[in-house]
Amino acid sequence: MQIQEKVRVRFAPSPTGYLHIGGARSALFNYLFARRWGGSFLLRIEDTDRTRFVEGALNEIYDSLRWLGLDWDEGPQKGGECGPYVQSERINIYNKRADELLESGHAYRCFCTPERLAALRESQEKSGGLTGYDRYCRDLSSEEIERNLKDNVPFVIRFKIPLGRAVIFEDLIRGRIEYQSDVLDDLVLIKTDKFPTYHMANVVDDHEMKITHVLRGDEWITSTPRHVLLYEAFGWKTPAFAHLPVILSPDGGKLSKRKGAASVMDYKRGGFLPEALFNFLALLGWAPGDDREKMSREDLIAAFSLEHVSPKAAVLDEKKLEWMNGLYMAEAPSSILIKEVMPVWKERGWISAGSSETDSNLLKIIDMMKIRSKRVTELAQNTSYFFVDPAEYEEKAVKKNFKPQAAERLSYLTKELETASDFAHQKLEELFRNIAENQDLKTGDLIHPVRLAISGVSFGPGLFELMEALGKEAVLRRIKRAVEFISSNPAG
RNA sequence: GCUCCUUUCGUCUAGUGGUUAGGACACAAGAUUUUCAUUCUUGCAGCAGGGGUUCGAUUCCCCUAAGGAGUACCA
Repeated sequence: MQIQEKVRVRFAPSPTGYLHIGGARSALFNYLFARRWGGSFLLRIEDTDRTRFVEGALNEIYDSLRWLGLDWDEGPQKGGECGPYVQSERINIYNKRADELLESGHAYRCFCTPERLAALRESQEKSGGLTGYDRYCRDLSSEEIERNLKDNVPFVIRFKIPLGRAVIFEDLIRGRIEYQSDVLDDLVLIKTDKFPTYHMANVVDDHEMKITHVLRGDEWITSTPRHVLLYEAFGWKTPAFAHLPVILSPDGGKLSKRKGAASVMDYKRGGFLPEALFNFLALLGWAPGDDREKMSREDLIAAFSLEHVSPKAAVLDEKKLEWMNGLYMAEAPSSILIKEVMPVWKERGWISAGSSETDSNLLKIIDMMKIRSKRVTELAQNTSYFFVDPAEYEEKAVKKNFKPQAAERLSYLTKELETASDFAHQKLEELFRNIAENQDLKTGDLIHPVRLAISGVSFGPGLFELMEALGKEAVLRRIKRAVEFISSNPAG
């Protein structure tokens, strides 16, 4: 696809809660598309339902987008030529536009009470046919309208759907979609409280903000024919539409807090890196068309195209996310990772509150452990033995590595280490290899018991690096303790 | 109920009117590594079903099934 015009896209969340991962993916695709074509990515807040406003939601949305690196070119906190970008500050615009529709005969006032509407729906559901407004007020006489107005009967403004027509639009992902206008009901444009509905505000804003491509979740697909008709009634050009598939949880249902994680911040708290989530999300429902998977932001922007967006809902595979996060962890600068890890260390009392993020010993720990961690949280937790002596020894490893002769070897080793003046890992390795040779042992016969003695577990970073990081004093103390342990548990 | 959307390994996906249907995650086995992780090799596993069209359909069309969305003075 070649795009001539100046691309303008938007992400338009409602401040009704946290930023859901599905919303983040929509934002991401908008961002990628805008950057790919050198266009603009706008953020617009759709807060026209005053009853659903959630305190703090807005900030969480901003924080989530920024954390993922989805910076908007125009929008709240940023400004732009088409502002304000918060719909509750644009009420007059929508009312003015609704009046235009009233005048041109494309809309009408509806005085039906909520009670009548409820009863109507109930009977429709019972008869099992079409649901929706029965267009009762569509052809009220001007006398009736005047009388209601004079009596201050509350009203909404409804769109007069043109009947008996096919509404056709081209979805960039799904192709041609056709609806019969008769199945569309006369939707409300302006509510009794003069606030616009989503449909009204959305169409007016997308036009006023010169949006060229509407990329949104596919729950909007059935609203699109109504929007197309609205653009038509206004005499406006419709933007291009692309409806993005939803993201599902492994059980096939919606992603929710209960099933683990649903919001962007859940993933941040879960120990995922923003670059990894960015990369992973881009590949959920889209593929570059070749075999690449780990792609930088620049790669993704350069390769992004709507043609390769899948129309199919995608299950979020957390295992694969973890794998990808592991790749990003391994190459992340330790100076960045330490900022996430330090608070956990401090909280556990492993380091003092005054410890510095530039402490080279602490950075070395991160260096050693980041390549074997899939999440930041895992990295923070799996480092306990760098700070505190092991409280117990891994049972299986004890059976294997703490046999009686191991005690002798460890004791002997202790003597050698006590005289060691240099605890650099190269020297330690040299020492171990020499001892093994002299004693006619395999180096592993020394390495495995020592590892268990000083870390309590049978896996971890290279033993000599580990010893160097711990320092002579701690190593000797832990080995001596292990010797005592073996002696008092002779069965091993 | 009605309207619309969707369907390639368990999962994310590539792909074509004629391919041994490719890759990745996961899983399994092996190699490397002092352990773990990494890395490498190999294996396992898929075109929802039924009709057409065609010399030939996973690919095009229709039907069915399954899943999803919408059906508000919510977005």
